[in-house]
Amino acid sequence: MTDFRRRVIAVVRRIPAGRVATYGDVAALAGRPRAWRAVGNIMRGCNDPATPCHRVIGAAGALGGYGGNLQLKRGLLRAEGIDVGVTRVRRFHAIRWGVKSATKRR
DNA sequence: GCATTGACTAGGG
DNA sequence: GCCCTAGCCAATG
Repeated sequence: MTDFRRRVIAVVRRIPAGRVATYGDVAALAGRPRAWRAVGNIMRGCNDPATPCHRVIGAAGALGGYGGNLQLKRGLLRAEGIDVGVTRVRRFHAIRWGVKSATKRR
């Protein structure tokens, strides 16, 4: 468990239920705005049950992966009150979390 | 330690 | 709005 990895996990755990964050947002909050790729990589191997990886989705509202249990991820998100479409989240901007506080610069 | 990969993102067609 | 290309970071082989 590297420092960056645990930091990313901490950020993911900060995501409130019913809200979602993009990989970019998580990376920014973790201190590495340019490491969204690595964030995805970390999520891929996240074995931590306390880490709601399903609340981390793509910038366009795409669910991403979840290792083949993508429909499970959809179910979890829907269970939290999030309207999820077939391939992406609906009302994405409304449920997105962390962007305003992140102050991401480009 | 180098090379490849991947739950990504932004831009152009 | 979807498909392809280029760039970036950490993890893994």
